[in-house]
Amino acid sequence: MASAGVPDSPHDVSLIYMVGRVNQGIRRAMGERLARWDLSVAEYTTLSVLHARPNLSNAQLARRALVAPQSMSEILTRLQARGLVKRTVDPDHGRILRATLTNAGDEVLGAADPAIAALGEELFAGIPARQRHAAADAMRAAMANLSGDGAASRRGGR
Amino acid sequence: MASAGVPDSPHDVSLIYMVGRVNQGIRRAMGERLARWDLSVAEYTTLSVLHARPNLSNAQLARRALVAPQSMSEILTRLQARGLVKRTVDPDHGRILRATLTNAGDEVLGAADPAIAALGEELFAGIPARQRHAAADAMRAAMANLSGDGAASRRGGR
DNA sequence: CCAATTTCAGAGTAACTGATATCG
DNA sequence: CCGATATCAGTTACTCTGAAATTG
Repeated sequence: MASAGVPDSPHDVSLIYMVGRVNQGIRRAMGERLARWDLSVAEYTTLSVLHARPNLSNAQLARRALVAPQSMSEILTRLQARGLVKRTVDPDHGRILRATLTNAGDEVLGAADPAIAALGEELFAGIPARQRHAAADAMRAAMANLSGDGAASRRGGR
Repeated sequence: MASAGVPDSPHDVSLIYMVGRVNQGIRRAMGERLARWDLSVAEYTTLSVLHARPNLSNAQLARRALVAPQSMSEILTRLQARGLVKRTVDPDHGRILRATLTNAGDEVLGAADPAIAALGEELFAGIPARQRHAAADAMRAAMANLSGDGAASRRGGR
């Protein structure tokens, strides 16, 4: 039994652990699929966010992703250097740089999206859309709680 | 307006993204609370797993956590050096080392557990049980699917 | 002067790939 | 010899802290 290939059966593990483990696995799986376009998970996520909400500043993106502004700055710098993102000075505030996808960025995102969507299908196969929605709501609420009291407040969030 | 405390309102972000973001926040919050015992998130999780399922090998723990065996080996080595984990040779297989918590490991885990449980309460406060359940189901499904075809198989199955 | 934004510089953590040795 | 386990060694990726410059 020691040498068997079957790992172990998860049973009563709490939600807070599972998020961590699943994230580890997702990171792996996404990384493999995104390698084809030389995108890291953080880069792909940033492109995706900018597609849905253009003209966000570096600081806004950082708060949204729950990371330090320095980390997001590096991601944006690289995306900009590759020509996937364009940054323009805010007309009302010369210090703020608003980021948007370039045409190239849109193309890359459009090419990678199906691969990631397929991964989502594989991962959550067998789970009805209604439950997925409920799960996403729970995650959203957890993020709101985290943004409020814990981490972001120290970095300038409130 | 860019300086307001409220970041942005997330709307249609998919479940696969939310896991990553929530994990980022959880990692932060857990790290802060575990610092008191000089435990990393991975270390605490490993202790917790060993409490529930003693006598697992390094390879089994790695598969369970969806990480490479090398990564888990480093975690175990450090936990063992600190006297929180004890490893004994498997009677049936001289190469396999079975890990268990020491008394000290049990104590540290028992001390840290309430802090993490409290975090879980904060995170999911105000979230209906139905949504929590849906989230737990989704995570369980994802974990099972990730263990099967994605990451682990390449590390031990090919 | 202060608050927010951006970014440079350096450091640290945590994960990985590759290679080696042991065991059944 | 092969498959599984464990681990040493080197590397890469990612995020952080600290400090500085700019803007309103």
